[in-house]
Order: sequence, then C-alpha cells, then structure tokens
Amino acid sequence: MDPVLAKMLDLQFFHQNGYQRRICPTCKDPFWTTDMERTLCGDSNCVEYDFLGNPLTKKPLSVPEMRKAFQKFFESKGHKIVPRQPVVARWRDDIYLNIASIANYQPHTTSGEVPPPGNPLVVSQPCIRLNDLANIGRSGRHFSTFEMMGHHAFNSKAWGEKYWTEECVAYGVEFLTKVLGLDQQRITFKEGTWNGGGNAGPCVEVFAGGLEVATLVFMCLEECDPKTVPAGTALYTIKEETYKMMDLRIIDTGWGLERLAWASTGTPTAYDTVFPDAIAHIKGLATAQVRDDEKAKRIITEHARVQGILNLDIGQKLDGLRWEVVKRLAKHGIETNVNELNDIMGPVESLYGLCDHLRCLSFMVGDGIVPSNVKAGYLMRLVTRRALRFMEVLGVSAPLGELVAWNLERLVPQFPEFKAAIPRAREVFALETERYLDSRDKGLRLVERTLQKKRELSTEDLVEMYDTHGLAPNAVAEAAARMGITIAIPDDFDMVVAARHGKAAKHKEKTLGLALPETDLLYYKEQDKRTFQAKVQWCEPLASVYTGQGVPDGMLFGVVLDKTCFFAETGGQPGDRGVLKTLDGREVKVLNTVKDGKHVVHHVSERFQVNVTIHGEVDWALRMDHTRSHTATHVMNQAVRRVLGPHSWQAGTQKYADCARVDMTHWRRPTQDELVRIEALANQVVLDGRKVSRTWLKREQAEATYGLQLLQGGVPKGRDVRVVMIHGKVQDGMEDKEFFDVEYCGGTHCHNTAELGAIKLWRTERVQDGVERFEYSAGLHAVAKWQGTDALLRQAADEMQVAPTEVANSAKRFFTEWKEQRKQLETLNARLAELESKEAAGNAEVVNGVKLIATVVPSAVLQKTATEMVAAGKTVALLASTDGGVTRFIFARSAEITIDMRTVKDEAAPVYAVKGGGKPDYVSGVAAGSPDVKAFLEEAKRNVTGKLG
RNA sequence: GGGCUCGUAGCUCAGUUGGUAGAGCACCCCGUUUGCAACGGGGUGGCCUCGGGUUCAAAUCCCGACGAGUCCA
Repeated sequence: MDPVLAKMLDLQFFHQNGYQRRICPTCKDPFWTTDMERTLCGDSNCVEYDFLGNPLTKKPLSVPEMRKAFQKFFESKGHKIVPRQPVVARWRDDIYLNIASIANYQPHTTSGEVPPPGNPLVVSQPCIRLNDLANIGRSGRHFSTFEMMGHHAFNSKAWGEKYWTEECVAYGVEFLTKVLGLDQQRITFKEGTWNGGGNAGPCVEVFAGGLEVATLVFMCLEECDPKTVPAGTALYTIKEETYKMMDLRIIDTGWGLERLAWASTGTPTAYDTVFPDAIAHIKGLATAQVRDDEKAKRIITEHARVQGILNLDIGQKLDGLRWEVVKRLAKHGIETNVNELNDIMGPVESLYGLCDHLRCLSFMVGDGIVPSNVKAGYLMRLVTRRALRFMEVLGVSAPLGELVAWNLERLVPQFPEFKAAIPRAREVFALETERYLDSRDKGLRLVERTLQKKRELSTEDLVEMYDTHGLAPNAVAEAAARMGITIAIPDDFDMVVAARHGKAAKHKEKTLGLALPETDLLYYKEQDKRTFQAKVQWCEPLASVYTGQGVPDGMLFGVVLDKTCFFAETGGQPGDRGVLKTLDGREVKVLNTVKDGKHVVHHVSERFQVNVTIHGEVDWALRMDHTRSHTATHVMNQAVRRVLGPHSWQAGTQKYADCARVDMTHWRRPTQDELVRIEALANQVVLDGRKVSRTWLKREQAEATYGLQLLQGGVPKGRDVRVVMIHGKVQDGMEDKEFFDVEYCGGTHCHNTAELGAIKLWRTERVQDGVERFEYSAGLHAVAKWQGTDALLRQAADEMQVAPTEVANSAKRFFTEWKEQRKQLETLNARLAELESKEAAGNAEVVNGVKLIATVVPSAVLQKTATEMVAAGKTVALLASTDGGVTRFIFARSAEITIDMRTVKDEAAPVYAVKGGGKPDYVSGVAAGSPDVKAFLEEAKRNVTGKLG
C-alpha cells in the first residue's frame, strides 16, 4: 500500500486501546488485535468460524432487530436515519442493480455537487450482487440479496467536518462491544484498500469469530486521467486505475446486516438465521428428502464451519470441493464420503438457494423490475430460472408466483411498499414459469433430435445450444444421459462462449474541448423567444455528418455563440433549425443544433468571422412540432404507467417533428383493450387542458419531494435540475396525487396540454422482450395519421366495392372463397392432368417396351401431368406448354428407366436456347428459341428414341 | 446496446448442391375388436409469416418488415 494511505490506518485509537499490529502468516496482510495470543488475521479464508453454536453477542437478534439496533446506535451518535433506495439503480447509468449503500450517493454527492440527505447519515440498503451465484446456498454466508448497513459522513469545506478515521473505528468497536456485547478480543481489523464507482481509499475490514462483518472505507481518492492532471499532483494506483486525492473525505462503511444477525445466533449457516420461516415453509412443500437426522445435522453444521475457510471458485469442480470437505470433516471426527455428502448437502443447498432467490425476486419485483432479455430484467430472468431449477430439484410444485407472494407478505411489515407488488408477482412469475418450461422443453427436444442424427455433440454444438437456445451444458448432458449417451463438457466451455462475444467498448463522451464561457441558453429563460442577437465566439470546420445531403466534407462549420435561442439536441429531442443573419444581410441556414459540453454548436455551411454580431431566427413551425412531440411523450409515458402499472418504466424515447416514440417496460404485450385505454387517457389529459410547468430546483429538494419517478427520462447532471410537471389532481384508483406527471427534463414543452390538440397512438412494437415501444403523433400530425388510416380503409373499400363498414366482413368472405376456389381449381387440374395423360398414353409410341409420350398440355397442369404419366411406369414424358407467351417444358421418366433427362435437355439447348435443370429423372425449364414447339418436342423424342435403342 | 437462432398442416417438426411440399400426433370416415385401450384402411387439413430481389425455376439464396427465442455487457 502507498505509505500515505497506510499512514491513515495507523490510528491513535488502536494504540490507546491496547491493539497490536501483526502480519497474518497465511494471507500476509497486516491486522490489528487486542488478543495477544492471536497470530491469524481472522479472515474466513485464514481461520475457521468459532461462533457456530457459540454466538458472539449477549443475545440473539433477528434481522429486523439487528437493523433497528444499528440505526438507533448511530442515530444516538448524531446520524440521520434515511430511507433505503430501490434495488434497481435507476439513478445510475453504469450499474443496473444497487450493490452498496454508498452507491446511493454516487456520483453526485461523492463528487461534492449535491448535499447528502443527512450528514452524517445511517441507512440500511438492500443490495443485489449476482457475481457469486455459485456460492449461494452452498457457502453458508453468501447471499444474492443482502442489506448493507452504512453510516456515512461527508467531510468537506462546504458541508463541514463531521468525523474521520478515529471516530469511525471507535464507533464500530463501541457498537460491537457495548450494544451487541462482543468480547473485544474476538474482533480484528485487517488493513486494505477499496475502490468502486470511481472512488477509492484505504480501509479496514472488521472480523469477528472468523467472519467479516464490516468494511470501513476512508474514501479520499477519485479516478483521474494521469494525462490531464496538473503536474506535481500525487497519483495513486489501485487495481490498475489511477486516482488522485479529492476535496471530499467520505466515511463509507458497509456492515453486513445478515452476517451480524448470524453472529448473534450462531446457527449452522447464515441462512438459518435470515430466513427460518421460508426454510420451514419450503421444506413442508418439498417432496425431495431433506435429511434432518442427527448425523445430517452434525454434517451440515461442520460442513458450514469448514466450508467458510475454503475458497469456492465458480470454475471449481463440485466433486473436488466435496472431497476437500470430506477430508476436513474427518479431522473433526465425522466419517463420511463424497456420495453421502452429496446426498445430504444437495437438497439442503437447493433449499437454501431457493430461499435466497425468493428473497432476491421479492425485492426485484417489489421494486418494479420487469423480466426481460436485456439489462436488469435479464438478471431477474436469470434468478427466476435458477429458482425454478431449485424447485425442480426439491420437488416443490407450488407456483413460483405463490412462493414469492408468500415471501413478500412476510416482508411487508419491514417494507410496506411491497404490498402493491403481491398480485403483480403472481402474474409475472406465472408467465415467466411458462416461458421457462416452454424454452426448456423446446431445448430438450432439440437435444434429442440432434443426438438421433449424430449420436454425439461437439463443443461447437454445446456452445450453440447454450448461446442460441439457452441450454446449459449440464442440462444437455443430463438429457443425453437419459438417451444413454455420455457427453463430455469441455473445461474451457465458459471461455469458448466468452470468445464468441466481443468486448464491450467503454464509451467516453467526446467533446471539442472549447475554452469558452458557457453558452447562455435563452430557451430556458424565455422558451417562446424565436429571434435574438448574439456574438460569434468560435467558428471552425467540422467533419461533415451530412454527406449525401448536399454538405460535403470541409463545408460544414460549427458556430458557437455567446447566447442562443436554438434548442440543442438532448434527451431525444432533435436540435432546432433556422437561420443566422449577419448585419450586412448575409443569411445562412442552420442545419442542426447540438450540445458540446457546456456549449451549443450550430451546424452551418458557411464560415462566420469571430466576434461579429449575428441575428438568429428559429424555424418556429419545426420547434413547435418538436415541443408538442415532447409534451405528448410525457403524457403518453404517464398514461401507460396509469394503465399498465407503476412498474412500467421508460426505457428510451425519440421525438420527431411528425411523431414520437417512448419505450416502456412491461412483462407482456399490452392488449388491444389496454392500448385503447392508454390512448383515451392521453386524450383526456389533453382535453383537461392541464398546466405544464418547468421549474429549476435543487436536486436534493426535487428528489425529497417527488422521489425517483423524476428519473423516468434519465439521469441529469449537476445539482440544479429542471423539473417538468403536468398539473392537475388525479384520482384513478391507483394513487392519489396532486399532479399527473413529474419528470426531470431539459426539453421544450407546451404551456398547457390543450396545445397538443390530440394524441394518436398508431403503433406498438416489441423492441425487446419486456420492452414495448409506443409510437404516436400529436396535433395536426395526429389528425394526419387518422386521415391516413381512413384513406387506407377507403381505398380497401373501393377495391372491394363495398362500404368501409363492410370491409372486414368482405375481406373475410373473399379470403374464404378464394381458398375454396383454389381448392376446386386444384381438383379440376388434377382431373385434367389425369385425362391428358390417359389420352396421350393411348397414342404413345412404344420403343423397346417404353412408352414415349411427346405432347403439348396447358401450363397449369404441366407438372401434374408429367407426374401422372411417369407414375404409371415404363414411361418417358416429354411435355411442353405454350400459353403465357413462353415455351415451358418438363422431361420426366419413370424410375426404372436409366436415361439422364438432363442430357436430353442439354442436347436440345444449343438449338432451342434452353434454360433449365433438375434431377436425372426430372428436368424443367424454358425453350426461349423455339418458335415451333412441335419441332422442339420431335427433336427431344428423336434423341430419347436413340438412347432407348 | 451488441451477437446468434427460428417462423412449413390444429400441435411437434423433416424438407439434401434451388428442381414433383412431407412425417408423427390430433381430427373425420370405414372396418375389426369391444368394458376401455388398441389395431387396419382411407380422408380432411398448407398465402411454406409478409414484401421486394436473384433465377428458366425459391419453402430453400440475398435484402427489408413483422413475430418469437436466446446469450453477453
């Protein structure tokens, strides 16, 4: 560790309270302890648990009790208790799920911009981490979902000095020893560094009884680009990233709520402490035997004890691991073998895993995630499918939706907001279960089919089955085993899959890096102002993005003004167009307007001199179209949420002049009835003539008032945020609010929804599983859409010569009749072909016992007649048709004749310009150069006669 | 956001280098047996998702649309 950072961990607290600094011989890390006998650091990798059956605390505490004890203690130390955030990290664009309590305050508070909701504060934040899935249910301490209890202090000039390292560690020790009653000798502090979310700092990990219970991070570094920092800045490298000291110093602590509760009970695994009710409930539903005899109990307990110390890697083979455990159990005086261990631990691990996943899914569905094949929804599907597999192993036949609902009901006392999610959970998981079963059955059929053909599977096949059809290799191997075929899963399977997928590029915002004062955005001050005077600050050529649209490279210029009324493209709203005029009368078109950092760049095709005064004029008709599209988007977003439910969340938008679209999450396609209701509600809002306001607020104030629904449209930067609200009290049974919609938004908007005139929802599309795209138009463009569909209907009605109201009926009748008549035609053609072939057969020449037929038939029955003729046996059919203006032919023969009809065709080709081909017994084509079809057939007949003779 | 795969009878799917659209199940009829199940024979059922293109010829190849599945970040 860097000496500067290391020094921060050399605490007076340790020296004054009898701690000694030692180096752990196993992991080589330095640690602090008051136990003079202790040599090992206390990490679960280095020592075995010593608290199982021997709790660390005075009395056992449940999860809610432990949470309360923690919050009350830090409240007594001046911390404000703040509410949790959802498990889906909607305020972050770099992670999908909330992974730490500090994540709630990144990036805007950790950057110093936005004050925290309390300083210092304490929060118990539910987090979801899916990177250790293989350990969940197995290690005894890993959870997919856990609560990270954090006490955070943000020290800065602006926000004041709260407390730093000394107090932080002192609080921790006081909480553990005074509140929970731990013996100080059982606590150790291991030194380390921590990084994440763009920040880093030295830290101490707190261990007790062989269990890591907390990490106390002294966050004082921020990520930086070493090329751009001023010379002489001290740089620190942590895990290959470069950091520099920041102005803020943040106390970032993470206490494992579940682990502390576990330490207080000393049950065999943390799962027994965290979800005893769920374990009992699932056990009651399972048909698989979960052993709970005395030996099994001892094995489970000892297994948990030794498992803690073993490193479980995802890639590690389970058998090897089991064997390690068997050896370790032997040292503890328990005789067993891998088979027995598998029999006992297999069902137990599935039981624990299922309970964990039920909790995870409860939080996911409760906080509004919708299963999907992208983003957070994909992670939800992943966990759902794992839960379903655990249920299969355990023989639990109750619907997954019921289990999650059961779990949610038990969480409601702690998380009342989950109550509304219970009926949704039943529906969502019923649908997901169906999808899972469908996809699995389909996959297994594929495995069977493939194996019937090949009897083996290559690595390529396995990868294909996983990547394309979602079939895990072990599921494939199981299916193959049932067919008596053994499939070897290659060790490098994961790597082969990974190699198939390219690396995702880290996108970084590119800017021109102009050293100019910020552009004054007049459209935020006076949105209705369409003309203005300004000074040119900068004008340089840009690489043209308009090639093919009349602006060649080198002829596109970017103009930055000191102020502008031109709206710059952001948040899915296109940039303004218009003109820039100089005082001497030159007039230049603005093709587009974009943002570049804090500057607005106008795209023009002529150069302007810097410092000249120009007069700008915005294309107002276009601006108003964009404005209506934008306000209509807010109306539609909220209309969708009111009809489909509050879980439905915006996943992207784009506004155009004549239409706009919004992508919303939902677990299934909306029904026609729902679409009708959405469109009707949107138009009701238009009809209501609701006020639309645009207000600048401080971020913390806006979020305290309106919450996370503000983030529908994305995550704005900075502390000053613009809030767009559609006013008017709404009572729709779902919720009772003083307003219809409220969002962060930087776009232009109508003053009143009545200005929209009307909204026409004219199309929906499933852009991803779980994401529905709604396309609509506002104002006269909505009218145009209605007129468009009206015209189509009229056109269809005219074609059918019926009234528009009769179009559906007539179309149905026409289609039915068309099918019937087509069938009749086929029957007649078959009859005709039969007659043709009989007649021709009667007149056929016989050469060496082979009937040789050469005749002209209607093209409609050409093929059928040929088939008919050769089916009779010992026949060569040389048929042609001349209707339709082309000479088509088929040369076919019965199976027992050996002539290759392709050569007959080829030999006629030079004379008659024959094009065609086929198989030895059947060729077809056209004879383009045949004015006389009879001569053509005669020629072919002579040829065949020769070959028969 | 990126990648891969699939749309053929009511269902599950074949369909070879482009060359006569198929099987099993289901359904209907006849027969045998009869407590049911079953068995034998025959039959009904296809805008090969849609729109372009290439070709003498497209279910098949190419492009696009629509619909569905799946993996990765």
